[in-house]
Amino acid sequence: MKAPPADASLPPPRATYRHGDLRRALLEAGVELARHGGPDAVVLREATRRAGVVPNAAYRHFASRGALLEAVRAEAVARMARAMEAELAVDAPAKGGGKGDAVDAARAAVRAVGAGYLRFAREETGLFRTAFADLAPVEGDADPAKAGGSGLNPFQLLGAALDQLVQAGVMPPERRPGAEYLAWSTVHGLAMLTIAGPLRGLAGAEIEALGQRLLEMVERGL
Amino acid sequence: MKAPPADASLPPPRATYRHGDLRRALLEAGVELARHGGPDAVVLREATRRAGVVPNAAYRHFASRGALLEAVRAEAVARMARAMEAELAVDAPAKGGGKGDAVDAARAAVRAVGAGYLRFAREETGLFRTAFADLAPVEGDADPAKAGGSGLNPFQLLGAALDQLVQAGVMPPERRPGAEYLAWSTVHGLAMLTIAGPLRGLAGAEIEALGQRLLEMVERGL
DNA sequence: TGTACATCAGTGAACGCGCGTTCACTGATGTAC
DNA sequence: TGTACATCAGTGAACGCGCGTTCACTGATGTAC
Repeated sequence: MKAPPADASLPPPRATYRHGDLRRALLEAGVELARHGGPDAVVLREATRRAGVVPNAAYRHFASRGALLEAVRAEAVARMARAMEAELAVDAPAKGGGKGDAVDAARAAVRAVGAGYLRFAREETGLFRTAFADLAPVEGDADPAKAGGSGLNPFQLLGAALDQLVQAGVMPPERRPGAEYLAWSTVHGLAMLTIAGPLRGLAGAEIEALGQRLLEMVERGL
Repeated sequence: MKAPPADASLPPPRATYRHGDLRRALLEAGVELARHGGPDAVVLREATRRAGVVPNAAYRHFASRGALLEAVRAEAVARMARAMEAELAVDAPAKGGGKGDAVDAARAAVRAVGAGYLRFAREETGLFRTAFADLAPVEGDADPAKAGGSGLNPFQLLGAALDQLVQAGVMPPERRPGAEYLAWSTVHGLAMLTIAGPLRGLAGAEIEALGQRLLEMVERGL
């Protein structure tokens, strides 16, 4: 006769004793928490609540709250990579062609990578912040920067775009080493300032425009 | 006969009933907490403990924990401004002179501002993070970006340096609007990535070099 | 095909913790006369 | 110069909260015979 409190936002009570896919459910709940509140919002008890399970059940699947957060972080990085790949697919489709094509394509790729990054930061602020949560290392954190669909993480996607720039002859090879750090810094900074800094109030269009100018500056500066 | 627990790290018991300068003591304790643990480490009870006072005594001076954090944040911004001013004083001393001097001085000022920012982020990571803590607005937060000794906040210091660049004829005036956003983004990004991102492991010298390249890129790109 | 049993996912209850905050108080200070 | 009194900074005790985590358990599953 005992029923859980009538909270419509909670999942319907399970019919089965076993959950079936609790690990995944906890991870998804954690991601949802991170989306709306950043890394600090990834609260183990809340994740179990959303999964319709008793708090300590989480320990069958994660060694600690930190392990859950780390899993969420990896997922956030993967989603960021996917957002960048999506931007690449639209703005810089891989098409064979002549020399000019290669140059244009390389430029487009660099821009797309940056634009995807900025878009993800703007649209998925909580996950973006979570991706950069500096957490105490957890046992067995094998892949510190999980990959997207292509198998490349965000940093590697940027590196690949810069490689294209060199191969297309746009960027002198001697300037290539370390270039991803400069490019990343630039875009990351704009992302942070629009999220938490003095640019918070700006409209999407203004940020878009600022992003374009920034990417131009990077191209010229590199 | 009752004595506080013998914890050497705590202040000696007061001889007077009144503290004398509790507000300042709490603020300083808060700053110290922020220095070592960032904004989340600014815990009201811990601040009162360090001030040698009972927890609720804090409410004579701050309306809430949030108000204390806001005060700490303002202090962090002020210290950042001071760090930048110090860098300016060393690297870009104001000296009257000819045209060439003005150009050199303007360039040096921009670099000094950026370098000071990076140095503060590296040496005072906790305060740097606190300065950018996005907190819910607190009652009566008049000055969102407190100034350093010169009366200018970090953003204004950067703006002033860019103005010099225009006045010296290095930067075309039509490029000036919005330039601080681009410059700031760039430097802020490097700072963040060296603190919490993939560049965390780099040695001070490498970061220094990267910072130099970055500032060159900005100069060229602007 | 049927039964005994090992496995282990999820339960129920409880823990200690530190936090922010509220209440009624007490003691020292400084001002008005 | 001396005394009454208002002010208010700091005390003492307590609150409810939600958290992460541990323990001994129970119920369903699937495998071995």
